[in-house]
Amino acid sequence: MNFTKLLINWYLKNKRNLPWRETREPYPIWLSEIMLQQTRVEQGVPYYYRFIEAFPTVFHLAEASQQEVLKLWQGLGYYSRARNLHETARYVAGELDGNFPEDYKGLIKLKGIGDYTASAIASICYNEPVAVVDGNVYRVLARYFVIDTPINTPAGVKEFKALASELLDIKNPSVFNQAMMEFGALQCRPKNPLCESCPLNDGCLALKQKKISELPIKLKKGKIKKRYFNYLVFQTKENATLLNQRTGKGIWNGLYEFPLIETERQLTAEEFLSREEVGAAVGEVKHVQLYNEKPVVHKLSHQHIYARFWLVESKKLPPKAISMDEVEDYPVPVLIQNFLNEYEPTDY
DNA sequence: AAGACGGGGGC
DNA sequence: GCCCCAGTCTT
Repeated sequence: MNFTKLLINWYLKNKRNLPWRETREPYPIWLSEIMLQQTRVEQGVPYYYRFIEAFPTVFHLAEASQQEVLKLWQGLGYYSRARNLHETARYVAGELDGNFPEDYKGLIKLKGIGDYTASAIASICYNEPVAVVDGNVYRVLARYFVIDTPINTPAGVKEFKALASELLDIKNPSVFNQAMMEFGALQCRPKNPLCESCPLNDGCLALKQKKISELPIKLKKGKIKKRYFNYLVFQTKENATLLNQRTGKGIWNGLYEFPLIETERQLTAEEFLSREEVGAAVGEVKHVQLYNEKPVVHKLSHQHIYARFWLVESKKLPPKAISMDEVEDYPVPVLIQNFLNEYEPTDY
């Protein structure tokens, strides 16, 4: 048997039961594919259930506010996905009568849908013969054929897409694509792949050449930055506080957080409190207290954030102040949510 | 072509 | 501590 035959046989016997595998409707498939971008299936599943329940159709999602969508997305990361999801839902509902484009060419024009997602939706929902190339596919192909072209270069992207397209079972692109990904996730895993029990081990060149652990090749990205965040947790005797929405291009765009003062290094309490910008920010206060002497280290893929929270007992807050109890309605970064989970407002 | 963009989990 | 995950968008 050839590669494709063996792969599909393996898939039909070993595939997981995943909620979005029970349908070929574009809305749930699209939703699941956006959620699974750079995200493990196990991490995405609970979010998928929550979204489908809150927004059963693309119209429900379109009618929601951005805050509702971001709140439901909270913790899943890469929040531009949620903003694009929402924008595309509004476009499909408003301009396309709720009908998604029915081919790769139309799908890839939508916000948040790139080559992978357009191929996935087109093949799964409409049986269009377009090959998906995700992290799993890179790994399976790089190993089976011993391809050492770095996968995160334009040349690599092109080469692997071409190879996947050649192998694609054009009679059954939906099953083939999902089989490639499932095989990469469960059998041809990044670490400790199950080569002994692998149905493709006969033809696997990397196994033959003992190069499994070296493939695929991926060029390293730049180093991580360190950042120092100081959050001002205002508190009045009426239990009001202040929250700001992040804007611009940086991390957590659209999410809310306490008023933030970022410094270029870790300051002592005296240094921090003597800064002009801090004085201007806290205004007329009774008391400022450092909540955590040891900064919380919040590690992201590309930066480490050292966060300290300053409790600011304030007499008066601007009109936009909200009740501490309302904070949970706002989408916040995990760093803030962790703080909220353990913080108990204290009496002075 | 290179960075930015989250958070969780494996080893 | 490093790598990876059903990638996309911006510069």
